Amino acid sequence: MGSFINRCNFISPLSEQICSELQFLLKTKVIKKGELISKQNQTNMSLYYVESGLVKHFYYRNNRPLILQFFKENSFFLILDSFLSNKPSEFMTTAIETTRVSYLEYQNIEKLASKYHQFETLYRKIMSRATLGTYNRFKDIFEHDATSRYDKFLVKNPELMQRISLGDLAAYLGISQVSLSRIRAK
Amino acid sequence: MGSFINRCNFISPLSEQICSELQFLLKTKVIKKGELISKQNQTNMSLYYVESGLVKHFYYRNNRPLILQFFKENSFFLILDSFLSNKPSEFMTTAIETTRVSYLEYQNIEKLASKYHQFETLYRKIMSRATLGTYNRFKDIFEHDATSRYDKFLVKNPELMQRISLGDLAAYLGISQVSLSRIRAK
DNA sequence: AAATTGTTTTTACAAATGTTAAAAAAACTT
DNA sequence: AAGTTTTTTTAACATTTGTAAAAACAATTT
Repeated sequence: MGSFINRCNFISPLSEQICSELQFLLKTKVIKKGELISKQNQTNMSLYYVESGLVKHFYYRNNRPLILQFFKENSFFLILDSFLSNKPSEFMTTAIETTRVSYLEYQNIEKLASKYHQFETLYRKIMSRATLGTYNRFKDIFEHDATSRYDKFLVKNPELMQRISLGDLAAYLGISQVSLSRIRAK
Repeated sequence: MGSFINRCNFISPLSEQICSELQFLLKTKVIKKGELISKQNQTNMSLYYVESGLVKHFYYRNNRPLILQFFKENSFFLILDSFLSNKPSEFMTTAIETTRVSYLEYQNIEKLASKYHQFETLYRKIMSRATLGTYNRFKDIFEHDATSRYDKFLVKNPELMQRISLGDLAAYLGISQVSLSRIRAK
């Protein structure tokens, strides 16, 4: 069984029946390094799971890139603004490394959720996690200065440090690359 | 019929049957200016509606108050971190003005949601709105400097300017009160 | 190896924000 | 009204972050 389904089961148990139906509805896609998974102004309501690789969810503001979130292997992600409002997204998602994703399209999420109570519970939990993720991201930016944001990132994601460029890390921390370089110099 | 229910109907239509059952389950509370609606470390899973008044949702970090959000009359709010994780909240909620709230306790939300599909839809929409609110709050902090955050607040919430102290506004914008005073001086 | 391109660091200066303390203004109490 | 308390502004200085340009370093191509 694929790790999308394993991960689902870990979050909230699903019957054999649901698993096999889910397996049938899941699609897979490989995105080469540098290519887009989801474009700006695209209405994207799929639930993605990173089987392998690394993606960034980002946009531009005043010609500077700002990264909302990184998603590495074994993570769910979705284009939250589009998903919740059923509108085109302001953001884009691109592969930092060549990435394999499994994904479930919205109509199939709805289908499974209305058919199976267990799936609806899973769905709700995944949405809660996404919301709490946004909440934590907000708090991090709101209450800490750049230096402590950097220090925290280092402790929490040591393995990502080898996989992310400093430019991307600066765009995630919300500071200029020069400023990040200065912080590191200490 | 109370404005809690009117507001629900505006967001997503409810049958007469649901409305009267909801009416029956709703509770009301008056919180005097300065008093707490929800304490830190309290597990609070009610859905609140501000009938009249104004509240702030906030916490302290390094002895400085930080305000996550204001909620004025005709707004839903919930203690999102507690609600989604079923754990004690890091935050507290207090009345800036004497406030009347209607609220629906979690077990009753669940009850209505599992009994009525229309209510489940409403519930989902309210949660989506809360999540999008957090998203917008994050973006505001992430991409704009303090001056433009202040300018935007002014345009978007002119009537609140008369009701909120500068200290509270600074705590909302994430800057010191001195810094806010400087911004205003321009 | 040399040339090219991309990434990271350094330098120098400007702008924004924090901190502390004091002054001024406004709101509240007696 | 006078006194008291709270809120807001101002001043002076320190720290953080931004910007632009150059230098150093690393990776890639020819």
